[in-house]
Amino acid sequence: MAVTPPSSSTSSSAALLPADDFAVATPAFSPLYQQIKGLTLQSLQSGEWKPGEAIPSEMELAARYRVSQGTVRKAIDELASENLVVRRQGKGTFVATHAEQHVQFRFLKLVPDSGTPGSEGPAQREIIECRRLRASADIARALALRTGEAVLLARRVLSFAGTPTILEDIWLPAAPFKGLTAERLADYHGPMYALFETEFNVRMLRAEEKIRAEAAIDGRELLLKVKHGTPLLSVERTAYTYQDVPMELRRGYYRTDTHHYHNTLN
Amino acid sequence: MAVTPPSSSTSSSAALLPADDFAVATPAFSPLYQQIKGLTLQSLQSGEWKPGEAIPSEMELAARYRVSQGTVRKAIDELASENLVVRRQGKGTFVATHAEQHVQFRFLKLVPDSGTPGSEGPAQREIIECRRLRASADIARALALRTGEAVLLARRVLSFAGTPTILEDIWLPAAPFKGLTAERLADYHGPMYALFETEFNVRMLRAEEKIRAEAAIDGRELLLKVKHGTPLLSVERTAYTYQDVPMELRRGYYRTDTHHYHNTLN
DNA sequence: CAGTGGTCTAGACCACTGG
DNA sequence: CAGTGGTCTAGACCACTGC
Repeated sequence: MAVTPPSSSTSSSAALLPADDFAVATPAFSPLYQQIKGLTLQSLQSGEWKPGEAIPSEMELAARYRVSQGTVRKAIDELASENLVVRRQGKGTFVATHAEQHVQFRFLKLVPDSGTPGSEGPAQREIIECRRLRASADIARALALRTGEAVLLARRVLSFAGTPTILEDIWLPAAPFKGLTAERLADYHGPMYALFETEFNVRMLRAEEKIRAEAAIDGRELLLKVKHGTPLLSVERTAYTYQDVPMELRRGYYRTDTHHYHNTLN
Repeated sequence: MAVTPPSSSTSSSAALLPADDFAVATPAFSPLYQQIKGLTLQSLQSGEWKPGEAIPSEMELAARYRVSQGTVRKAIDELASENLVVRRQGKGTFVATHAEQHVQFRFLKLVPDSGTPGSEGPAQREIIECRRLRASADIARALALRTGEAVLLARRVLSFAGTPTILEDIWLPAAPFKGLTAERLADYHGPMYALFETEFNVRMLRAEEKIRAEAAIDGRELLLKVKHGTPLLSVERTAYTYQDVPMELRRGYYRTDTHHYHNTLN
C-alpha cells in the first residue's frame, strides 16, 4: 500500500486516506493515483501552493506519498487536463491562474467575426453599478445560498473598438468577496478572475453556460446602443470553485452583429 | 527503435515511420507513442476496423508495432480522449460510432429547460426538402470545395413534444454522399451521422460552431411557428472527418423559449 | 477460467530550462 | 551542469467481462 518496502508489489485497493474500514457501502475501488490526486487537490485548495507558483516536483511528491513517480504523474496528468495545473517541461508544474495566462479571458467564447481573438485590442470596461443586496430566490439557488442572503451585484459593459458589445450582471456571494467595491473593480486592469484570485483567494475552475436568444428590451438596448428588440445572445454562466461550489452567477447579453460565440465539439 | 532486442533501451527519437533522414526542416521530435497513434489513425481511416467493432488488444498492437504495451496504451489513451475510440474494461477497445451511442445526438447541445435531455422522448423529424445544387462561394469555402461544385441540401424541422424547435439546412458535398435521397433520410430512424457511417463510410469526428442571435424572418418564422421577428439561436456547424476535412455544413435555427444551448467550460 | 483494459513499480534515458 | 517534465520498457498484479 505504498508504504511497504519492495516486497511483492502494488496492492493499491487499500487506503492511503483514512478510508472506510467500517460502514462500507460501495466497495469503491479507488486507484492510488486517484488518492494522490485527491491529496494534491486538497493542497491546492488549502493554498499550500498559490496560483502561478510551482508545486513540488514529481519526484518530491512521489517521496512524500511513498509512491512511484509514474503514479504521481498520472495524478498530475488529470489535474493538468482539468486545467487546475499547468506543466512546463524543464521548469516544473504550476498552479493555474487566470492572470498572465496568454488567453486573457479563459471563459469568454465571444470572438470577432474576422480577425483573431484579441485582434481588436483590449476591451474597454465600464462599471455601470456595483451594489450589495439580498439574494432573490433564483439567484440564491444558483449560488447555493438561502434566499435573502447578502450578494454583490456588478453591472458592466465591455466594448471592443469603441462598440459596446457585452452587457453583464455579475452576482457574487457577499461573504467570500467582503470588501469588493466598484472602485476596486474599475481600477483593476486584467481579468476579473485574476483579481478574485489575488484579493479574495477565490479560484474559478469550471463554468456552465445556458445560452438563449433574447430581444434587447428593458433598457439593455440603450446600454448596448442597439435598436429596441434587436436579438441578443443571452448567456447565463455559473462559475465554480473547488468542490463544485458555485461562486459566481453571470448574466450576459452579447451583441452578435460583429462577434459570434465560438464552440468546439469533440 | 522499438525493433532492437533488449540491449540498452529506448531511443525513440528515431523513426518508425518513413521519416525524414533527408530534407530535415524541423528536428521535429516525435515520441514513439505519437507514431503509434498515427498508424492506428491510419487503420481507423482506412476502415481496417469498422465503427462499433473492436480494435486489436493492446498486447496485439504492441506486438505488431514492436513496442511495449505501455506505449500502445498512451497512444490509445489519446485516441480515446478525442472520442475516436471507446475503451471498455474487460471487453476491449472499440471504434466510436454515432449509432447505439447512449447519447443519441452527440453534437446537439440544445436541451430542454426542465427535465433531462431526452426526457421529451425522441424528436419528430420532417424533411422539408432535399435537393442537389451547385455550391455558392461561401458554402464552397466552408466545405473546402470549389464554387459551383455539386452539393446536397437538406432542410428539415425537428419537433419536441409536438413543438417545432429546430430548423436546419444541411449541406453535404455531393461526391462522398452519392445516392443520398430525401426518402432515405426520411425513412431512417436514428442519428443522421449513424446513417452517414453505415451507408457512406463517412465519420464525423469533430465540429465547430458559430452561434449568433437572429430574428425569425424569411419564412423561418412559419416553419418554426413563431411570430415574425422572434429571436432565434443561429447555429452554424461545420463537421469534420479524418484529417480535419470538412464534410458537412449545417445552419440551424433553434427556438430557445423551452430549450437552451448548454455548454461546459473547463 | 482466459482475455481485456487498468494500475503500479523501478529504472533508464531523452528533451528542455536555467544558472 | 543539475533539475524538471516527458518517454519507454518489462514485468507484476488487479478489476471486469463473458464463456
